[in-house]
Amino acid sequence: MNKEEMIVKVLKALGHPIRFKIVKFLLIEPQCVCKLNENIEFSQSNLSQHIKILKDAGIIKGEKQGLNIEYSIANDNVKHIINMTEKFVEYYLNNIK
Amino acid sequence: MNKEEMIVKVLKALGHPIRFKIVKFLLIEPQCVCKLNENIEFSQSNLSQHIKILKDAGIIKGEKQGLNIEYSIANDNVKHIINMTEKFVEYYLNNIK
DNA sequence: TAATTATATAAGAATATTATTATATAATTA
DNA sequence: TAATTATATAATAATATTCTTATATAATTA
Repeated sequence: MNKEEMIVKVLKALGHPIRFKIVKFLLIEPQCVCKLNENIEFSQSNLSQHIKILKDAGIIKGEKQGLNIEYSIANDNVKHIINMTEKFVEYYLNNIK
Repeated sequence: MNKEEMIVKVLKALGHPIRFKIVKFLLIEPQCVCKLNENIEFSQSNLSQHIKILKDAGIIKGEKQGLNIEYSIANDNVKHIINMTEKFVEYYLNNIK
């Protein structure tokens, strides 16, 4: 997979409501799936599959801690991507009349 | 559609190889679909549909100029989103061994 | 005004993604 | 070691996206 394909993969991974929510929660603090499960209204299995997609895109990483796996954001650039997109949307909202 | 949904929509729109290519070309210079059609190996109809998705997400805008419609990037934040994602991927590539 | 050109749209087929259900695995605790 | 807990995976159904083909529209030119 070349660089452009990876970029597209990352954007695509972020472009889904559940996955975006997961990332937002992990930006606040690292947490285990069980905790995410309380916060996000979806089945454990479904959540797990979305986590896999985020992990494959390099967006999050997991560290086994006993029974749990603590997930966290892989690096700070993730936050910047989201901040920029937020900014874009804000600009957009301010410029439609 | 709330702000979070719009953010997801933007990321999703960018997370497709053809649409990403369109945006990359338009970042270089505004151009009409016919020009894009030369650059991107897809049917006119398919291209047109992807353009619609980008337009709906507020990423590009089109201005009719005679027979052509000249498309361009709606605002500079688009460039920043992509730059950040590029940076993210570069970081990722430098940190796998 | 007929023909041409650039682009959009509608309909449907092909394909991909997502969600669900059931089951598996791996670590922990009783 | 059996039971429990947290998470992953496989299979498949449900749904959404993408692409193709055909047709429509709108501006331009002959």
